[in-house]
Amino acid sequence: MTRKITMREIAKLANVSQPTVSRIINGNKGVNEEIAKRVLKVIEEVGYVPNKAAQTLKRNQSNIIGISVTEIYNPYFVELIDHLESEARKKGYNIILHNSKHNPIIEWENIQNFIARQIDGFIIVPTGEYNLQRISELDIPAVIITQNAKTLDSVGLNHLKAGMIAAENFIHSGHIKFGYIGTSFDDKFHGYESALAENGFEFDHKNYIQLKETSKNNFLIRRDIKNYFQKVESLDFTCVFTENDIIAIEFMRAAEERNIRIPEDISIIGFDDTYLAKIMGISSIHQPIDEMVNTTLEILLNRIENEVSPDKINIHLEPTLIERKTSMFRRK
Amino acid sequence: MTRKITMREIAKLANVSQPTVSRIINGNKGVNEEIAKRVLKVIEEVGYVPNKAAQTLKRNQSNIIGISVTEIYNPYFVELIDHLESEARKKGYNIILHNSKHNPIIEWENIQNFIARQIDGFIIVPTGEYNLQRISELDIPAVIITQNAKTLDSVGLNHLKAGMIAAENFIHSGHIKFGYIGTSFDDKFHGYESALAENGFEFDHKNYIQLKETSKNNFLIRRDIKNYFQKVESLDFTCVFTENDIIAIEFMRAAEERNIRIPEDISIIGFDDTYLAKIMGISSIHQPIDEMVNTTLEILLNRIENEVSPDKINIHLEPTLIERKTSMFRRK
DNA sequence: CTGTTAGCGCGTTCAC
DNA sequence: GTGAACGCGCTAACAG
Repeated sequence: MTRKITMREIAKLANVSQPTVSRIINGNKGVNEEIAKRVLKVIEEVGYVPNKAAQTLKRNQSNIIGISVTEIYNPYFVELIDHLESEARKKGYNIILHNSKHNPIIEWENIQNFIARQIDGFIIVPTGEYNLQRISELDIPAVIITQNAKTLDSVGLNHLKAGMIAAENFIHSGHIKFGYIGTSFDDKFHGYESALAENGFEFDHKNYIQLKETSKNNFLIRRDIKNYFQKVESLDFTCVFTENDIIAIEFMRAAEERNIRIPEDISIIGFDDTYLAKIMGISSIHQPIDEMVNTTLEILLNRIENEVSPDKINIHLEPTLIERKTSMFRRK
Repeated sequence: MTRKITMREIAKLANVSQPTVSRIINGNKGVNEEIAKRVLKVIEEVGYVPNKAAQTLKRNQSNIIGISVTEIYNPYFVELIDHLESEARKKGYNIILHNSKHNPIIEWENIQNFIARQIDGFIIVPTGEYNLQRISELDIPAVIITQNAKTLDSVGLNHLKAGMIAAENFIHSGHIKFGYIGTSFDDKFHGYESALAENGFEFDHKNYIQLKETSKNNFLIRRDIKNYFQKVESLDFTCVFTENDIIAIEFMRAAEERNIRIPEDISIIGFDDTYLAKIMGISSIHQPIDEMVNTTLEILLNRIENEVSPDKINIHLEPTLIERKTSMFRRK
């Protein structure tokens, strides 16, 4: 492995000093055009590429953004990552991606590694509350994405509203018995429940299909749903809102095996509006990914590049319902 | 933003010299235990993390591996990335992920950036032949994954065999008219075609549904399939092998709209055995991802860490068929 | 407009 | 066993 070429060697080849090469590369004005051309030619010829580790050390700035997500098997996060990488790249930043696997300990390791790598800031889909306090004490720009938190900058969705939209859609379609599938009693569920209440319906908790794990593993989801089916014998709801699209699909599959027709017997609304929902024709609550990504990066880069007010920024984006086949059925 | 703490400051706080701190952190023997404890305590207290940019500069080694993939909307690549990140992490390496979006120009930019970031080596799902020559002249360890190339180390699949397996399965199920859906006439197709020929069947090229784009965009796939349906009026095959699982799903969806029953009217075998295939009950050719990732990393790390023979290593892994509902139908 | 000098944070001699 | 001195490749301050 031959050693990598340095700026000093470029300088020697072009008969100039090394700082002159630096000035040319960084587009600093006040360099003789002839010399600049000569140097750029040499750079081109030998395929020289500046060492960003050295730049990082010197500039005290890496142009790297860390991203930690809780999983990547949910296509929603894939889309998020893809947009983040594209947008960050446009603004001159690279991404270091880490997966916390829903584990706060790994999450903290990820953050330590971000710091070691001199990232300029990071974006995180948190595993929970566990590390938020430590993060806010870190003195490094950080933005939470997909969720909200008061002690940190965050760009999330109005999850309460999302639940309400689902509930209202079901009500308008004439449903009177409602189901829910998820892992926790979060805002999405509370919005669902409260919108039902406001319209004079009570959510019956026996119609909450409680999952043990989140979408990490389809088989666990399916198993939990099947267990529920066996336990209750017959379902006491005609519509169901699910915590994400993967769960919606698994419910569809399980229902199919029981000869339950979708949407005639049971209507479904999923969450995230991933391409899974598009492929399968599942109605789903859409999160505005573009807006979420752009807003998040804007906040982060502002924190990085400017002195900004210390007040935390918390953005709640608006969900919308994308109607597809699984909820296109009107009960009389 | 308070400045980051350095080794020198740790040294001062612990009343030792900076090199001593360095020795302790790097586990170099020959340091007084008392002092080591004292220093580690200080490190712990102030939350000091060594600056990897400086380490990279000094050691001429970053412990970063670059990964460039052509897309991430195919879950197969997501799985690949996830495994690569996990395994690399276990061995002390971080990942910088780039998406070439099937564009050789972006691919080359990605590689330039890898070099600038001082990656120790990189792994690439190439966009095609375009950059392979330049990569092999690069003097940086690189391994191609999912495909094979003679001029570079590579870990791919025996795609010929994959096509043959699909063909043989269809033949054994009594099919005599065969379809294929894909973007190109690659080894997978050639294996399919040749296995048919060996068994006395000829692949009729009008049964090749040619797609313009690859799985980047489901809508384009669906559009191409629908166009084909309109063009031919009725399908002249009873089984079809698809270039990947996404295409298989889109075919299923399009078939459904035409009231074509799967697998009674048409059997399907997909490719990649992603969770999409699992969810949808689609038979699919499985690629051994674990083995692929482990082998790739092993080769790459060997190139990075040892002096190894300059002979290129080309591994062809064996595909296997995972049978699910879409091919579980025997024609008489 | 260009070159000389210094130093970012770390690891590695080499004396002591 | 420990510290002083140096340099990795680069940018920035200052001279000329």
